[in-house]
Amino acid sequence: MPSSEQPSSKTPSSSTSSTPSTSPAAAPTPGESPELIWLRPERTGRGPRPAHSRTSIAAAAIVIADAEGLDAVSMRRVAAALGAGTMSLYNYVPKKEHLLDLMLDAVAGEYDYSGLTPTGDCRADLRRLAHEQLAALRRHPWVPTLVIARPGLGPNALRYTEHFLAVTEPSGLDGTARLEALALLTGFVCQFAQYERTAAAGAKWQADLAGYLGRAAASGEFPHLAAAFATTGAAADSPDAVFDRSLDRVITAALAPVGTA
Amino acid sequence: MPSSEQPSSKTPSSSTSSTPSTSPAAAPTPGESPELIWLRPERTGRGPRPAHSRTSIAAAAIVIADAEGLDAVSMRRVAAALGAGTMSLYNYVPKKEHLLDLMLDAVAGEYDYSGLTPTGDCRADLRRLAHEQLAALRRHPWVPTLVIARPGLGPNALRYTEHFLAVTEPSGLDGTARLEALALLTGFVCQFAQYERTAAAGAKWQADLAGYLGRAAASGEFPHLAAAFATTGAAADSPDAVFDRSLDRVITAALAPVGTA
DNA sequence: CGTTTCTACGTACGCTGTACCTAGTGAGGG
DNA sequence: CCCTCACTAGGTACAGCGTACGTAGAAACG
Repeated sequence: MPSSEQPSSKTPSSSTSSTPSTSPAAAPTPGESPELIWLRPERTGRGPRPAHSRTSIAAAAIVIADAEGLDAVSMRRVAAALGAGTMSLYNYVPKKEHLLDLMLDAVAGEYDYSGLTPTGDCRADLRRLAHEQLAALRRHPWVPTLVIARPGLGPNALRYTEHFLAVTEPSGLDGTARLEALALLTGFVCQFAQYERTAAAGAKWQADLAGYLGRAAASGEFPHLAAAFATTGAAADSPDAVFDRSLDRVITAALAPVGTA
Repeated sequence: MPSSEQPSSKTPSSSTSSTPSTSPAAAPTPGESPELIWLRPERTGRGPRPAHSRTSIAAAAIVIADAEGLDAVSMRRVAAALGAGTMSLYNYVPKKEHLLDLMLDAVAGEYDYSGLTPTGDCRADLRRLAHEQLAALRRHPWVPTLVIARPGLGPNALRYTEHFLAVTEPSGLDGTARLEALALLTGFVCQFAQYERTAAAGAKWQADLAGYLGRAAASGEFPHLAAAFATTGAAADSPDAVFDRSLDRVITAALAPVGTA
């Protein structure tokens, strides 16, 4: 909802793999039209062939979001990018929310699990997975905002979940604990990416904040905060160092056996 | 951005304390108009007395957001709720984003630290703080969506930070590590609240999702996921149990000494 | 060869944030 | 004292949003 977008780098590996045939959807619409777009069949087979696809629509929307931020993603903009009339989009996507779902799942489809499949070392696998995830979020800085609002779980997200469960199998935790671990870890990565994003957003904002915090610290009302800033101010670790440090902690927390605190 | 709002319980302890005098803002506008609303003085002293205040505006907006969701918070709605003209709001708030900032900080002002001040037991203090936070987020389900988009740091958020730093002082961690711990913990609580919210959102959605996951599991494409659901399906722990369980892990991770993984 | 069902898309409505402009008010300086 | 000028309140207007609805035409099925 807020603006303050930086252009961000173009998506280099925008493969957006979609597995068109094997996705677990495609039931013939049970009762009414389902709320989840993944339960709506993409094609029913009758009439003229559609000129576009969910995948291409999501890709177009992602290009816009990467370049100009989420606010720039409007039905009109996406339709125009596809060379289609605005209302034609509604033949593919019942509501804009569903377009956002498609975008999120397309990003989830960018992961390449081939480089990080088996090894028995749970921690190392998770570390690599988290780094892959962080890279994706850096490519698409609008994802954290969206993913916290909509749990999603499209076919590509399912594949991600499956991979996570496979990787954490040697941990000895049961399914529930491992799903909670997944939530913990992806939440952390999203949060970190978001932090990075706002940190890099604008020099003005940054300067204003620094001034504000400085004045707050100087007011004497916040002694601990002042102390913390006194020790921090000079250092300013590299983002990746901070990420790795916290990531290790989060992995530890996520993999801790249930009884342990 | 998405709809799917449940009414949620009305805010019972909507004190919205604001500390009107001692806030660390009120510098006479350095160069241009600052991006942070906390750096803009609320009153300059000249002209007629304003009919409203930032606090009352934020309170009105919060009532709307609690009752009808974030989407219902429009400048027109808030102004109408205050009995003011729409454009009059812009005398108090330069942009809508800043109204959202005010709302967030007002929620941060609901915490009552009197019941949870000193004890040397870091873990217990953090546990209580997290529970207080979760309660606030349950009262105001729109907060997580907002807080991930805007780091905020208004005067009440500063007070919260100060309290957190005070509570974690006996941990022996330095300021940086404790601020990272803060981010980790509040991120977790927000994420959990958000999860709870979408879980409670709609039976239809829930049913659709269950059906979808069931079909996914049955497809044989996701063996680990199927296994996880087989073990989980029956149990379904109480939300608070899940929260406490994960909370303990997160606290452990947050307080782990730096070198440790 | 209908008939039926889909696709494409223009128009229109109610809503949004907010730029700009007009009045009026009340404290401060002369 | 009054004048002045910074401030407040609020109306009007505009571009843009999501999307309901309706029309026109094309492709597949019986």
